[in-house]
Parts: sequence; C-alpha cells; structure tokens
Amino acid sequence: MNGLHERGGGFLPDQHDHRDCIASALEDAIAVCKERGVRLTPVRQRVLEIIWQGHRPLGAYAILEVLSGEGHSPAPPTVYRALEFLLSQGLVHRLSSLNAFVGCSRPGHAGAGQFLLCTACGTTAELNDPAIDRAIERGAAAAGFVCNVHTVEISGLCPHCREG
Amino acid sequence: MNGLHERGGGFLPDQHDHRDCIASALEDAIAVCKERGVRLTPVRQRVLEIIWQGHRPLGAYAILEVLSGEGHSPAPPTVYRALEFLLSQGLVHRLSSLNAFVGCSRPGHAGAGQFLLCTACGTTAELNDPAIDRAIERGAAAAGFVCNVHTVEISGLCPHCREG
DNA sequence: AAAGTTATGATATTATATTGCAATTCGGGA
DNA sequence: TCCCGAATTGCAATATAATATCATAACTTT
Repeated sequence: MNGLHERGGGFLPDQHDHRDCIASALEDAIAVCKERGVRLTPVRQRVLEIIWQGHRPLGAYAILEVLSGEGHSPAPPTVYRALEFLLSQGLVHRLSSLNAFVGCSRPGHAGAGQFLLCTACGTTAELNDPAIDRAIERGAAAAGFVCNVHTVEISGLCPHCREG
Repeated sequence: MNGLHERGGGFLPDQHDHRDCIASALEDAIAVCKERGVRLTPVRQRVLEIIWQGHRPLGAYAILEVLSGEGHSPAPPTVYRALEFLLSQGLVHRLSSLNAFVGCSRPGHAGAGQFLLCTACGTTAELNDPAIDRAIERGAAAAGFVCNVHTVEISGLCPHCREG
C-alpha cells in the first residue's frame, strides 16, 4: 500500500477508458449523497461531471464556460455554490495553488490528501499517504500547534512527462 | 532541533521586540542581495519592511494600501513586481491558501518550508521540518513522481490561542 | 394546500493578478 | 564624463477569481 488509490488516484495511462472514471465517480457521488440525505441536484451533478471530464484541475470560470455551451448560462454564484456543496461533501477538492478544482478520488472518506501536480501536462493525482499526514501532525505538535486541516500540493513531473 | 528557527520561525510571545525582527530581516536581505549581485531597490525594500511589520500574512492590496499612505501611490504591478523579486530571492513566501505573503524566516536558504496558520489570531510560523520533506519526497517517488517544489500549509491553533 | 426550508437566478460588486507600453534609472564601458 | 543597453518603475487597461444581495423557484413537511 503506497497511499495511491483507484480511479485517478495515481497517474493513469493516457488511453485508459476515462468514461469509467466519470461513471464511477458519479455513482459514488449519488450513493454518498443518498446516504447523507443531501441533494445532488442537476447543476451539482453536472458540475461534478464536468470536473471529471479530465484528470486536470478546472477553474470555476472554465466550468462556467462549459455550462454556457449547453443552453443555460448560469452566473458565477451558481457554479461557486455547486462547488461549495461538492467540497462540503468531499466529492471534489480545491487546489489553492492553482485556484482550481479536481474530483476526489476517494469520495466519502474524510481528510484532504496530498496532490501531485504535473507542471508539464497539467494532470494531477491524489495521494493519500498516512506517513505524510503523520509527519505533518508531528511537526506541528512539536511547535505547540494544534493541526486542523492541511494543504499539501506538490509540483513536479508525472511518470509520463518525466520520460519525455 | 525541531525544525523551527529564529526570528518568527516559531510563535513568539506577544510582547517580543518586533523591531528586532524587522531590522534583522532587512539586514539579511541586504546581505543576500549584495552577495548575489541583485538590487534591493527602495520599493522592494519598503515592501519587505511592510511585510515584516507583523507575523501575519499580508495581501498584495494591503501592502498597496500601506504604500498609498506614504505619499506615492503605486499601481498593483509595482507591488506584484516587488513581490516577485522577493519571492525569487527567497526573502518572502506566498501562502496560496490565503493569497498572501509573509517574510521568510530563513532567507538565503533554498526550499519552501511548511507553514502553520493560526485561524484564531492570524499569525503564522514557518516550520522547516526535514522529516516532512522526506515523507513527501518519498510519497511522491512511490507514485513515480519527480517532486520539484511543494506547498504545505497547515491551519489550526497556535500555542497562544489554543489556551485562550 | 400552506408554511418553512433549501436551492437557483440575476445583478452588481469586490478582490486578486496580469499585460503592454512608455518613461526613467542604473551601472558599465568608450 | 558621456553614452549605451539593461533593468526597473509608472501608468492605464484588463483579465481572472470570488462574493454580496435580493428575488424567485423548488422541494419537504405537515
């Protein structure tokens, strides 16, 4: 167990059947929302789908643009509210170093995870390495700090781009 | 050695003589720039001083506002360019989860460090825990990822606010 | 069906950051 | 000292990201 997990947790081969990612992400989301008694409304679901179109983070206005090409053109607040909901349910993550959003590869589980951002191709992967969490927890504690949430975003080269 | 270091590296008592922080930060900056043959111009120096006014991160427009109260009112690009310079020389850090900037407590040294952000009082401290770096490096490598820079921002309660 | 809660629409505004070009300043060599 | 090229700053405009506010609509519960 290296901290990676399924459906976009690691860097997938370019030709993987991405429709599976979207479909399973959606399934999970529906299940999670049903169980929690919260509503995955059409806008929210559509935003989630759009985010899952790729394994690269998408800005709020990029999402907006996609929606605009689909008949109704919602205003920014609509998108931000959908994102807020999805964030609150742990279905997407926000990458603050990019002002962008990616699908959570482990919906339902608490905790933020760590993110690997490829500067060459723009794809990202979610890591969930307990050793990193532990090291952070420990380091913060040594400074007398009570750790709440943490953001770990790692820029570099993914396995594909590393080769060239 | 717990990864903390001097001059704002940890959470200092409220009544520490903060003028010392500013003065020594400035001294270091001057030395570093001289050694590297880069120019710490008046704007750049002033921006650095303003950032060091407190141990809490300051947004670009907050810096701008301070400058505006001092006779000349520069436009945003001036501030952003000064910040860019200071970032490039490792004299300040950018906290992307806050869109704000803090002084680097270890100017001249490479690497980003980790940041502790107190959500109660807004102060921050810079950690430089090799164990965290190592854990991240290791986790990334396990995913086949070549790590370049990483952002670690930890929100929680500082020693003072934890008690309060 | 009525009332209350939750979600969306629509308009405007605020916050953060960058682009492009002109004017100036600085430092080194003729 | 004077001039040149490079680096820096000034300035106007604009891009990008996020939020505030109020009104309307949709669902839920009774």
